[in-house]
Amino acid sequence: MPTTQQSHELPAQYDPGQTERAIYDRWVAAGIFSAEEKRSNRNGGDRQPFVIVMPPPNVTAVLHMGHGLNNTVQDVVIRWRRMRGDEALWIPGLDHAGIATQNIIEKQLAAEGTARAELGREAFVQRTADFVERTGGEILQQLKSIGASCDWSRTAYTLSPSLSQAVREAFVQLYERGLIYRGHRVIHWCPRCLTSLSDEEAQHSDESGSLYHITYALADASSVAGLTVATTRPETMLGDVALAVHPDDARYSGLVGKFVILPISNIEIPIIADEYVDPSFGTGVVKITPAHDPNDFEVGLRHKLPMPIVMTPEGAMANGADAGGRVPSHLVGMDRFEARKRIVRMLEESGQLLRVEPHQHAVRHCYRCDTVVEPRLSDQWFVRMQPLAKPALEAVRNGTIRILPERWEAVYINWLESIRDWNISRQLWWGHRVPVWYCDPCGKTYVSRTELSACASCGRAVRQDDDVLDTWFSSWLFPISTLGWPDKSSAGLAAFYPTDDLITAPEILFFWVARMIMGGYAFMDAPPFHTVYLHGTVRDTDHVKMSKSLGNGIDPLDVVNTYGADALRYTVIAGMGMGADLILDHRDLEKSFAPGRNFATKLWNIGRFLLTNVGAAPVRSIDELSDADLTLPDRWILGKLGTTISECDAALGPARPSNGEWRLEERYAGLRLSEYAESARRFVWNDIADWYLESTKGRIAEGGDDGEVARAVLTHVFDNALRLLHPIMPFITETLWQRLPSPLAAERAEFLAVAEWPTALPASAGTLEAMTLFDLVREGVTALRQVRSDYAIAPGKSIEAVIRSPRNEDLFRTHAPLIGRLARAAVRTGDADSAAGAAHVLLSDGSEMIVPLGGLVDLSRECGKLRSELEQLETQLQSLSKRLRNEGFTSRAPASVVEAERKKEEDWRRRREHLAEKVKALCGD
RNA sequence: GGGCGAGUAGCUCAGUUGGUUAGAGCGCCUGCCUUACACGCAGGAUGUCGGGGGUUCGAGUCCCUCCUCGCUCACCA
Repeated sequence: MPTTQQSHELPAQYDPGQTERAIYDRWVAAGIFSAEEKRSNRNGGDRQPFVIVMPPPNVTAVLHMGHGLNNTVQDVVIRWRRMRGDEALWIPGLDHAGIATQNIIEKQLAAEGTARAELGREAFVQRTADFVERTGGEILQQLKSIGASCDWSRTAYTLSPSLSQAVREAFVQLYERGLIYRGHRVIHWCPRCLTSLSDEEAQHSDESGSLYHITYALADASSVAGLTVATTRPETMLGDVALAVHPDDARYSGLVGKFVILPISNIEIPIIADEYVDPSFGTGVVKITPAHDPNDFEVGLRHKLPMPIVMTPEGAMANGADAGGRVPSHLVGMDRFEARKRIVRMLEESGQLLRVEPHQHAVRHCYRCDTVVEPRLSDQWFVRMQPLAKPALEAVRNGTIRILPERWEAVYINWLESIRDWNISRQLWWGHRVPVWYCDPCGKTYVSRTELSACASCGRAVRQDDDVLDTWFSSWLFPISTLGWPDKSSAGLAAFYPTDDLITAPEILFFWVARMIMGGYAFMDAPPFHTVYLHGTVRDTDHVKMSKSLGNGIDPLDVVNTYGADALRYTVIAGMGMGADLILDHRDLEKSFAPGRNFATKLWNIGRFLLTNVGAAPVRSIDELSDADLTLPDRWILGKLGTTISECDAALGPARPSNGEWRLEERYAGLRLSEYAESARRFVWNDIADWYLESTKGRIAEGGDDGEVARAVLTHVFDNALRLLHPIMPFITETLWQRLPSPLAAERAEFLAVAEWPTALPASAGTLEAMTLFDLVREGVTALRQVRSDYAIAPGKSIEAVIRSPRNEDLFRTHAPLIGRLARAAVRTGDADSAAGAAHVLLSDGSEMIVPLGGLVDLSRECGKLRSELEQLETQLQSLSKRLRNEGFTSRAPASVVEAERKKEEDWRRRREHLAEKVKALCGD
């Protein structure tokens, strides 16, 4: 019965802005997002830990839609596990993002007419830290506003003292194990950022350039006029120290050991033989520029060639180390691309430019500023990767770690198999300083956990390495450093390491994910997580990746403010298939987020119906109701609830491997969040709202015992629906759940966020039957509605209908009032003499018509089809069973085949039972 | 160039080991302000499942081939 309590009235319109903030604060105040070490069953507690470490957003800027997606996915998973009773821990964090952040501040300084050199290192770092403090704070607020249920007491920052200590410890340990070394070689150099880059940070993109064919004249008079080489980078020729040919190349065998004259520089360089040269490509002659090309560097090493550097760090031509006077004065100081043009012109004039042809090739660019990277000889620190990669490779191969979607596992394995050493030193100011000190006078090098000031052998002052570490050198420790490493006996590591899921975008699979796995094994002898879930990228309707700089971005806060966090979350989860990109229209937020907004409104209105019609008075517990109390719609919706719970559970999947390693049958199951969202949505909208709720209106209005049953069942199924939806739409579900007239109000959890996840009860035969029968009722209603629509019967006009059904006369007679209500018709059941179904509709003006009712009433045909299907299945099953009983088959066929056949048999049996059940319910035999 | 993936309704995508009539959301058409909801309700239309070939009683699903996109890696100057 409707309640008189005004406190339970809901406003007609859901206003997320008014409710979300307040609910979030209450959750935090209640401490439900905080995980405790002592509750973990690895640490004496009674709960299974479930841990997610957040990919720490870069502090360069506030969050964009990609972060919205990433953090929503993580929050859905962590809230699901929290409701399942796990000790759920989601560790939030921020990444100092070395090179990216430094770029931002440099741009600011440039706009102010100054530069970092003028500011000095200390002031620059301070200024950057101030910037980071502001942005970082804003990012954390944004995460809260989308509902992220992180344990904020553990918020980590890669440049914090404790994480910095972990970084230093990792460096020293690897150095002591011989896995970090100082190398002199050609690395990728960004002439704009003025730092070296790792292979991953120098990203290929295809460009159309030119291939210049240049003739080098022989130094001595010879039968051959000269040798022709092809290059895409003529400016580097000033650093040439040799021409190389393949040792077996008959064309040039007589020339090896002779000299050519390097054009422009006019110096003699030798012709050498090296297997590196591919005689079938081009002219089979390669110019060797050891200081500006990694391959040429290797050749240079083999042949003990000089390695002249002909460019400044900024990419201007110059006579650097070993260059002598190779670069003529009129080229010195000229930018590399300008010099390229100039040199080409000079060669043209001297007749040494044979020809120029267009050339498609991949050019590496700096991943932060997109400047063309220049290979450059320099001293850097490297991590020896092969030993680290070995266990990381094995982990994915043997199923200790799975990567979803599955196809990324091959990409991961492919990359690790051919991994090269990792350049970790950066010539930047923003980051962890390399923990190495040099004593210049006595030439000693110290790698140290603690700050050093004096040389241990001579006592004089030492200087620390100027470089900082690659920002990913701190990120790769994140799962361990946030839990207490290097203190291996910390409570955090004991309770929560290894963690469970790592949820991120594929872009950082190599940068971060693979290295974390290596780091986990290197420092903890254990994988950091068992599941890597790679979700798609947020793109606009033209499939262009959203970004602020392209102007096609969406600010998640705009969405939260306009439509609510739940609308954002639902839209994102529902629209994202496994590993598929999420397409949103930045020009039309209304259209993009309508699915979530509309569904939230639907939930709200169901809530309003409940609170006004069911009221606030306690309802009977579902357990108190006996089978006899329940009407057909009751049993139907309870059955639907059961299948929905099962569907949601199946879509979410196993949370962890059942036995340490993923078994094949569970390995790629679960985390199908869009399927989970769709199941829950269908239940709420298409089952509860469209049918069940409508069916209860009359009963509730009438009151009495049956009214009480309807109140109880409706409340029960909606309560469960809110539980299922809470991980996706935490705010609105919490708001509504708090006001539900639950039977267990006194005993239940204070918050839906920590309420129990629903359990699917096994469907009884009665439930199954109810579901089939109610489907018939629904079909009857649909058929009558169709009549109304097809014959354009005005909505106000009532019609009379007679439903004839040979088999289910009782069913339709019993539910005639309900069918009538839902179809706005006066319904009675007719004579059972006709096998063909029909609605005999009488219009109020006296005319009448007989309308066939499609598949519903033509039971003979329907049953015939079902029976023949059943028969066929029966035959197939018999032959299959016979085959399986045949020893000749079971002993000779491969075990896997036999097993597959057994499984098939089981499936078919189940299908047969299902079908038989249906035939029985429908056809009555 | 190596490796991988995708092509299903106008759009974005589901479709589990081959098996009833290929689904959903959005969009579209028609009629409705029906006492929770027009951010809604009811009804409706729409697919050579990229092309071709094959295996099978049966193919969107398996095999071959071609076409078109995408991802990822890469030292062919």
